Amino acid sequence: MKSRKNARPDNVKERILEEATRLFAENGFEGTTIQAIADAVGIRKPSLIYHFASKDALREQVIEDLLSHWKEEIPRLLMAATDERDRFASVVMALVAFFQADRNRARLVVREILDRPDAVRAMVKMHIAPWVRLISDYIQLDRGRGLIRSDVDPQAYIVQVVLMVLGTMVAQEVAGDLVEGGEMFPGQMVAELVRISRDALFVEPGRGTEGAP
Amino acid sequence: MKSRKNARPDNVKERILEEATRLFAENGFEGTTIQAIADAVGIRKPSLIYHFASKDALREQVIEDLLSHWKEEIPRLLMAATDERDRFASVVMALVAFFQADRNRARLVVREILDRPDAVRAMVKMHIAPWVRLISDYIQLDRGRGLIRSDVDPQAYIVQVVLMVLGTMVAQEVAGDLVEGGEMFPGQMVAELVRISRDALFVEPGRGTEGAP
DNA sequence: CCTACCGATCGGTAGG
DNA sequence: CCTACCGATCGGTAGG
Repeated sequence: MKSRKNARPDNVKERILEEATRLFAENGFEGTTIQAIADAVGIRKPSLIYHFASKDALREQVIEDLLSHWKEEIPRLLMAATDERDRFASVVMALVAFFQADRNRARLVVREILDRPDAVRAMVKMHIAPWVRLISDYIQLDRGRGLIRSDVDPQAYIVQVVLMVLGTMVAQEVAGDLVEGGEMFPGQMVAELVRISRDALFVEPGRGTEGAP
Repeated sequence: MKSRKNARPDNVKERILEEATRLFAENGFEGTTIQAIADAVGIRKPSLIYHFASKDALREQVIEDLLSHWKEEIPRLLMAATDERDRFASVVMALVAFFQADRNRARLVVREILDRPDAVRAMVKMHIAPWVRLISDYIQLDRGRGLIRSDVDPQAYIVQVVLMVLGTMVAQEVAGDLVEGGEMFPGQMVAELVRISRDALFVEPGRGTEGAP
């Protein structure tokens, strides 16, 4: 048995990734020095460079980890299906939960969109676009059955819902004063986002359908 | 008459602000060096520091200019009123137009939210919150007249619409592959955002109102 | 995983 | 608005 100073001895690499994720999300990539990351982990700068050859390599790994988390989670949250109307709400809520589980995720995504649009574009095309098309197909199917408003643009609709989710997470601290409650802000914003998504998608119940002619 | 080298001689200060705005929006504050700004303007670093005492002072001025532009524009775009339903659409379109007029504006706002939430919070409280309350009051008035869905949370609703507008501007280059068209992306996203905002706000026409009992 | 160290660049100053 | 210059810090290397 070797004696050790730190509470968590082995997984230094993991801890570097954790702290880097947090600091990149909070201060941005350019706003974060590898020195600051090393300090947060409790090691020296060259030791960090031993684990990740460069600051850019570290960024790449942080993003890749986020993406692989996504790739696990998306199928899971899409399977949260019950009937058409509540499958919908549960998917939106699961999306919210995914980002709320670690508030840094949304910040990191938005920062990457701003800093490296081309890299994000490639990732989106490969890993996200197929899911958007899938959900879009489901929406179009339900539209054929008269459940969905006829003027919905399914793909643009999905993107707008995601933008509301990301925006709600990022703006959390900023928009608190806009909504009366103040402290109850996140819940209020999430509730309204679910309502907007629902009312903008579905035909009013008891209208149009209902085995008419 | 003095002879001059540059096309624009006098307004060096303005040109510094222009280039700083562009570079802060594109690369972030930490990702932009005053050297890069000076190069873009065509002057030396110490000359820039003569006009703006520090990099932080420059940032402050950039943000203040953006804000004062807002304070001029908001009343203008709120006055774009016709009847209740189209006043609404024209306000949303004017909001879109404001950000589309200079694509850097949206990026800059989102970056500030990420980098300095506290500073933005204070600005929002002072300069934006009153307008949100005003519009919210209008919505509540129209709700009393049965034009508006009864479960709308007016303030949260307004914030969500703004989040969609900002998100649409920022995600423009990234989400192009998500929507089939590709090139016609911005228009498609804006159209869907207007539709969502409208359908999520108003009661279906010919329902509930219509001078019934 | 560390000590010792490097060239380049950072924001900014002195002084004109 | 410029030349000349500064201390501090940047990401990263050498060598153990």
